[in-house]
Amino acid sequence: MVVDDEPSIRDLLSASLRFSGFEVLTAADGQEAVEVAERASPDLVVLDVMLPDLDGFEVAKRIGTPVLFLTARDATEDKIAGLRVGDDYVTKPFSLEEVQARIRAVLRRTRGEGGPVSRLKVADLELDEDAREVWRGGRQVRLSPTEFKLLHYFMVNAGRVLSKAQILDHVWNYDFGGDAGVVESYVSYLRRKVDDVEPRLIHTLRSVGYVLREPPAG
Amino acid sequence: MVVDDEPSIRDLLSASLRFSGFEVLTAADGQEAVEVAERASPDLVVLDVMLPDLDGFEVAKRIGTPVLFLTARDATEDKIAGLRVGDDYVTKPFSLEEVQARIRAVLRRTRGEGGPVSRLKVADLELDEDAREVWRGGRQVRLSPTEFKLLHYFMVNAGRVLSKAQILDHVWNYDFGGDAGVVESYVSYLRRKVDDVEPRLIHTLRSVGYVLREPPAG
DNA sequence: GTGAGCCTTCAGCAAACCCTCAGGTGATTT
DNA sequence: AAATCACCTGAGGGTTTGCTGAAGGCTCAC
Repeated sequence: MVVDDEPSIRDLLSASLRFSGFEVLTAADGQEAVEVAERASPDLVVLDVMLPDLDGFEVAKRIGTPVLFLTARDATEDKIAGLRVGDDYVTKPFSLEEVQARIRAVLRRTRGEGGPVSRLKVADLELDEDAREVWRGGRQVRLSPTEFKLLHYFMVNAGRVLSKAQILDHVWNYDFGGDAGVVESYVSYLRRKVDDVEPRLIHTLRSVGYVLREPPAG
Repeated sequence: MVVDDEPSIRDLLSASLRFSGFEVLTAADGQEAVEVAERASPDLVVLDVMLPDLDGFEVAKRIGTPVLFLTARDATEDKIAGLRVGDDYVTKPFSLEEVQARIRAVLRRTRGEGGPVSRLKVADLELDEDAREVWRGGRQVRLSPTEFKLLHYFMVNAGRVLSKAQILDHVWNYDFGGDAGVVESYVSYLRRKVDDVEPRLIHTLRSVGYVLREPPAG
């Protein structure tokens, strides 16, 4: 369930999550959130801390499900420190990659360990979501936060062609105003750090986008 | 549904789409688009971003269907960053091939995966629309964007004779000013890259056009 | 405050690509 | 047989696109 009073944020999140295969309910304020949660008992609630009626933490107390809080970047740290075990938070403005990563992490912790694995693998390239660690051919590689998110997005969509606009939409914050040149820079960084050996995994499709995939035998 | 204030664009698109078997409604501005969409609930809307009354993104928000945006090549890199998941865009001036390819891609993503396959096959020549990969007899071939569009047009119309004018109209941008000589050049490129082995698939019909087809066994 | 790492922009360079053109080839007409 | 026509293809130039090093500004830890 997605709870936010801004329709644009609500739509952005629910569309993105539905596209990834989640069933999504929405609510626009705390009152509605509590009602919907009682009727439908969702697995997880994405919850804006700032709501017009009730405080987000108040809503969390009344519904018994795990929560991913959305909070302004400058919000007071002490409140966040009061998170219940199992909950988590991301700051606005966020990137879709980040929200989805946190959601999966919360669900993994909540439902026993039998959940989806947190380790992605393409050829001899491996990425551990929980540990935030990356290996290429046995060698560990250090990545910056953005590099990590980008590589994660590539690996989740391995074999699929991704346009620069698509990458921008998912990996960068939704309010990012710049142009797609950043994506080129970061692909360049990633190539240097994790794709400097054969077989090359990140391929450029001129005027179309990029793909991460193992080159076919042909 | 096709929404554009320029009648020439509207007619070009709707005629092309009807010919391909789609049912097409049109609207000339945002107001009309919203009304028609509510009454008829189309599967997809091809929507110009620049409309006389409402902004294209505003229209998209009010109608619940997937959207393929039409946008000018220069402006808007940042605005496009606000695309909803599942939507897509093409820049003006476009080619009909490109618009149709994007439409099919959006529809494929939107209605479950059970949609039409994205893999075309003629003899031992194969083309994957999603992965943008082309194979001839097990051997992968790299094509430039225009080469790819041309081959795709040939394969969709396999067995049908295509005149150079027809090819120009579908594969090249609608504002292309040059003559049909380009088509000859690109057919030549294609032959070298994907038709350099028996059986030959691309055949010239002197003063008529070209066909892609497997020669009859006799 | 200072420094390190990080994010973003920019510009110069390199490669790929698109289109034109002209000479050549083979078929068709005169 | 000669002339004509349609087409093929190699070469070349102008343009677009992408890569990468460098620089500036920002944040955060110390």
